[in-house]
Amino acid sequence: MVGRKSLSGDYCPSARSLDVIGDWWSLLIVRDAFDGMTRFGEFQKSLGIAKNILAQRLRTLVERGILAPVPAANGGAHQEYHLTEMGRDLFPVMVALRQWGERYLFEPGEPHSKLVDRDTGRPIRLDVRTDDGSAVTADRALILKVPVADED
Amino acid sequence: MVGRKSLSGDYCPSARSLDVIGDWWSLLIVRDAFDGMTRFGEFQKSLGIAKNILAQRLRTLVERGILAPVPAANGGAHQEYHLTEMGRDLFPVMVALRQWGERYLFEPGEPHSKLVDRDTGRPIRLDVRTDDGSAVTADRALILKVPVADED
DNA sequence: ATCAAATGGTTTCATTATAAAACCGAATCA
DNA sequence: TGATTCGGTTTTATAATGAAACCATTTGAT
Repeated sequence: MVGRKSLSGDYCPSARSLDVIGDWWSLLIVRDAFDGMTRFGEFQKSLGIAKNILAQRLRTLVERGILAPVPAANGGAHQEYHLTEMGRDLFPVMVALRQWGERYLFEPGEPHSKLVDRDTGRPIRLDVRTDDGSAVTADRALILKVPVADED
Repeated sequence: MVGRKSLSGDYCPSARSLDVIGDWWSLLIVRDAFDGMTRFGEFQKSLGIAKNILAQRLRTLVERGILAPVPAANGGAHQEYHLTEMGRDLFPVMVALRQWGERYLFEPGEPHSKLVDRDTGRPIRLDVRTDDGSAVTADRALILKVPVADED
């Protein structure tokens, strides 16, 4: 959408992800959706986004399978926007962004919203690990590029 | 930068994060930095970004403490851009984006780059958990809003 | 039933950001 | 010493965004 250069052909999954949700508004809309918002007006009020832009973003989020338009909730005639499974699976992305923001973008002692387990109340975090469970930092990671056939 | 409305006052850490790195190019530059790139020309070639835009983005990433300009590497007079600790701590965000992209943005069997532990070769993943180690899905999460003092 | 207001957009237009290209000084390279 | 690359900046064209006006359909109140 905003991207001039489409990264959809890139072999780096991060790049493809950013191609789909890397624009300014999409992840904010998704965040609000995780927060329970479903309606046009809710998003619009929450984000202060222009209505035409919101309409466009909702459209592309639906096109891309992250949101689904569901006919009604309470019998009303309006439409709602719900996260699909694909959309819900952005949860770790949101948590990662949250965790980074908590650490670097708040003054010590400055209040911020917190993410907890609904049942136990325990704080929710995320960690990068290998499949045997050991924690991994960035410097221990290595990206294996996909072997290039014969193009330059 | 791109954001008309600054989310820097928002009490949601995700929103503040997106305010800082939520624009189209910043995370792609960070991805390349994780990939070992340090020089203007490397980023420019890799991303196909216009040079003026790249210069601007590098400037704001430095301003915001995500990249640091380091004088030289091999004695040369040129400048390099290195991830700061703050920048390296975006690693989980990159992994989360990668993981989501792998699942939803590639055809079955389509090749993509892989992230592995440099030493053991084991694949790197990330999971959302509570502090007692139990995995958490989005539907089990609850956002505790910061108590509002008296403003509307 | 009726009128007013809210909802969920679309359209139009002004403003802003982006991209492309030209340009430029300093450093490398031959 | 001359040509080329590097790391940008400036200028200009184009594309995206934001604000406001507008509109059809619902919803709510009388």
